[in-house]
Amino acid sequence: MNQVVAPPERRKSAREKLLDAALIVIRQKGYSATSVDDLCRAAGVTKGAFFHHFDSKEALGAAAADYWSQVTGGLFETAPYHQHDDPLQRVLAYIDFRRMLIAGEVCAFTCVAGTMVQETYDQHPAIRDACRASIFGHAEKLEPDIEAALRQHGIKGIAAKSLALHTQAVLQGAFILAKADGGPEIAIESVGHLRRYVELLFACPEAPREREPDQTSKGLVP
Amino acid sequence: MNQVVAPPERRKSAREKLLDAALIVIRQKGYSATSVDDLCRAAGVTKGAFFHHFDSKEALGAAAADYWSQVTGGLFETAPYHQHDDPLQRVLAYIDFRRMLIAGEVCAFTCVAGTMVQETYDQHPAIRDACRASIFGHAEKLEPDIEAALRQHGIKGIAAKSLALHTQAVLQGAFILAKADGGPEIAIESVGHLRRYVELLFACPEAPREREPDQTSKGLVP
DNA sequence: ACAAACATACCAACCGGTTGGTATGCTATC
DNA sequence: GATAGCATACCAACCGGTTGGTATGTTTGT
Repeated sequence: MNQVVAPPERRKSAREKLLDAALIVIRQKGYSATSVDDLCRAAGVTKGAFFHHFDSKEALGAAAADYWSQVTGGLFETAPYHQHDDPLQRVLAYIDFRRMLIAGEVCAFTCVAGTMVQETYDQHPAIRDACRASIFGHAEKLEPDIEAALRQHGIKGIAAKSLALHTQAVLQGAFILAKADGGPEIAIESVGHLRRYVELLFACPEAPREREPDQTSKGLVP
Repeated sequence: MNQVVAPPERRKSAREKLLDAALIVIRQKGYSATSVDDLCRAAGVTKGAFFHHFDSKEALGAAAADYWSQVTGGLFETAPYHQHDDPLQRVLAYIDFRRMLIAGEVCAFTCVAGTMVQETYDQHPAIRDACRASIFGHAEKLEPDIEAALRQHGIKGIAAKSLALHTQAVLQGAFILAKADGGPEIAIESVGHLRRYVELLFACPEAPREREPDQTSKGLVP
């Protein structure tokens, strides 16, 4: 037995170091402004290693979005908001959990997928698809709880999927306001409005039906 | 009087052509991926003209955000939603107006300021500030109507500014989902949720006070 | 005549990507 | 169980093209 502690705690591969670095650097600088050299420097690997593991910068972008899904997926699976017995309480606790995560430096709580898809939706379909999968996939995990809450309260005319995606829209928009404002306060308030919306939706008696938008009749803007 | 029709309809200056081009190209490709040559090509001017009017690419970015404020400001000033007598109806009609504007190709209805600030908030303070002014300035124009509606309905515990910014968060987030999804449908639905929130907020009897977030007590995630 | 508004030509630095090469380990064969 | 054969992981140097930016004209309006 000359191999002492062979594989049990081997050091990270260049691929994993690059993906970890990508989540940090891309959140700070965006996808386009992040060069391959930036990533290699942050990961402590060479460019040769980069192109050994990824066919192109675009491929790394898509892989980073998948990796982001994986990392955040683990975080939310083990999060405490699942513990509630009542489905509505689980939904509200999810929103509170998201609100609690918004703190400190902006680049620490924003979403890699939302950041990347904004820049790449028209130029890099592979990245856009991976970002879509990350955001929409996360939303889908909320659907069962929302669905159960809607049924339990007898609320008609609202789709669970639609409300789940709306929570993600509010979060993504809150991140943009936080970036513009240079701090998390506004974003936290916006998530507070989202919570109040869900509370009101389930508290108010009259079922809020779908309706046509007001056009203010005359003088349509071109 | 030898000047016949001197200035009334003179052709656009290179500066204006560049700003018009910037609004289009930056919405498609993002700020970082848009090169100075891209902008010059789209505007039909040379690089010499570019650097005659702008000290740097960053300066154009900031100017483009200001120009965006100006263009959209004109659109919303003359929009028909101001015609309602009731302040709450004006707010709801604004939301309907925004929802109506979300149609067709994604790059045609998204927000230049939201797109740019996402990429530049940490690298180009001048652009971030201009984008902040654009988004927050637009939100401020809603405050009087929201303020009047809140007072008229006797609603306490909600700041007009906070609700105004929340509408912008929903819109910005809706744009991101539209980019990820490749179409406007999800975004339109999300703005529908925003409308329902405002309706419920003003329709429900009990005043929705501020409250502390649920922590689900045990097992805080690091 | 004079300045502002543009065009042409050009540059050094940087970009994503490729090259030829090495170190290391797994595995099949004898 | 030694070793040939091969795949994986990684590296330093390099490549052609593009980048933001500049230096130097030329045109245009007054």
